[in-house]
Amino acid sequence: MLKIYNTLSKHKEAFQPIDPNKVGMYVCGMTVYDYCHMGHARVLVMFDVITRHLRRHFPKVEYVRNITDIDDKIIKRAVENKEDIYSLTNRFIDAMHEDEQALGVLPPDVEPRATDAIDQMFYMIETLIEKGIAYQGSNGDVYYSVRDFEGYGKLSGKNLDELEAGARVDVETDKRDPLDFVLWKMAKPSEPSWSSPWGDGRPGWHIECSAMSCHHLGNHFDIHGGGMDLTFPHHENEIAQSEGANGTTFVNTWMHVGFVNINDEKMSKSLGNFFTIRGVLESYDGETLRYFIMSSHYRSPLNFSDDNLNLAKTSLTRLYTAIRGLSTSDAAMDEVSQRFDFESRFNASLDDDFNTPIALSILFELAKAINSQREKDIDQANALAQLLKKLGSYIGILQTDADSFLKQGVDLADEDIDAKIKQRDEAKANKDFALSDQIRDELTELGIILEDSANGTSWRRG
RNA sequence: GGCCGGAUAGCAAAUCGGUUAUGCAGUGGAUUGCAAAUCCAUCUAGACCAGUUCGAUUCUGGUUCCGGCCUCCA
Repeated sequence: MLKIYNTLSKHKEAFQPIDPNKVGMYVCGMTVYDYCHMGHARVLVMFDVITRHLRRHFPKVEYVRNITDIDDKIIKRAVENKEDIYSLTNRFIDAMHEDEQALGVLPPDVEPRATDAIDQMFYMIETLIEKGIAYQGSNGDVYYSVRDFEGYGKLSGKNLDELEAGARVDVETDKRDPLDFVLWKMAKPSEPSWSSPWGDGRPGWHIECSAMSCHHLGNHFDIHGGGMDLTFPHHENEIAQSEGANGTTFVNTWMHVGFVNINDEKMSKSLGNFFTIRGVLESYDGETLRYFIMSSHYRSPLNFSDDNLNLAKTSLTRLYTAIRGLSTSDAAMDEVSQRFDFESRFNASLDDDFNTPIALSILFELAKAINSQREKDIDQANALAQLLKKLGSYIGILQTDADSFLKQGVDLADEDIDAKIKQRDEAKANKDFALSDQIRDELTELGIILEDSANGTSWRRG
């Protein structure tokens, strides 16, 4: 039974989709004015793991992840770059897709853009005004009236009066209540705008996600996710908008992914302590990044450091080493999977609120079993290796050829390395161990590690 | 100030009211010409103080420290 922690109830709950045959999931995606950083990577990877697991449970999963391609930061950045907004956003959307691919993240089923959903936003804003929960200020901006939505604060555990006490005074706006938020914002002369019943302008951030999620998944759907920092105010406001307009429950399960930290502080644009995905990819491969992200539970903080990235790389090396050289024939795999409980325990760990650290620990137990069987029963070792690969596929790792993973990033050409190994073999045959050790040391210097076995010598990167 | 989280061995990271987490590193052994890889064994835990309990790292209360949200943020 799949259990998911729900931010709304603050408990793990048995997950039951509204329609037993179909799960609808919406995740807040990127605002595309810059390259994605490691925090984005965590959301991309974890919801990819979640989607892969949901797909094994339910016949159909509709995964929607939006793109915010219009907002203040985008406008500002376009002006700074003297670049057209669409050229800017398209550039960063392409970059995001490249990053996503490097991390082994499968594309969502639908990736709606805010600028394609303006009509749906009009409709929702209009409904809210009709219902008296939204109003137009004298400056033309349309606001949501938080006092007119009874459940405001139920997701984030905040209370309007307490928020009010600490609220900043926003002098420029025309809000009835300082906590009211903007649904439609009047455009300044040179800014991009859409004509609307309330004047030329652009949508507020929160309304986009309400409009896009309800449009694609209906007014009431199963899972809504995002980074933890979106809980308040973004997701709180989405609930207010969607439930206010539609008069029905918006989302059953709210999921929030924890932060990526640097020295125990949140990585963020505002703090300026962020690392872009593509920057990190210069030093570590995408699978290592993905492993690193999965090595802690999705709701815990994840500390970003070279030490931890190197640990991830070493861990993956161990798993690939176990698979290496074994055939991928799946003949006996099912039988082996029945006989051992690796697969059922692996699935159970993911069923328990997507506990990837436990799932990974089971892969290590499996690797140990493979290594132990290698000399004793090669057929069983093959079958177990196949099982390891299969379990890896469930979370998007171990799908590349073991040899290529273990040899990647070495400067010397394969032929040159093979020639050196041959030289060393000859020296060994002549019992010239001084020479053979010297050759091995030379290769070690170049980041190449030799491994002798009964079947000859193989190598991997250090 | 209000509202949330967290504190696990050298490092990373889970589970769990009583039994080996797991990985890296360390130590001893097997294997190897020597290594590497692998296997076997093994050392390091549960911030602090009370309480509940036959028994708590796990439950409850308090203390200390750290982090997050309350403004844009994944």
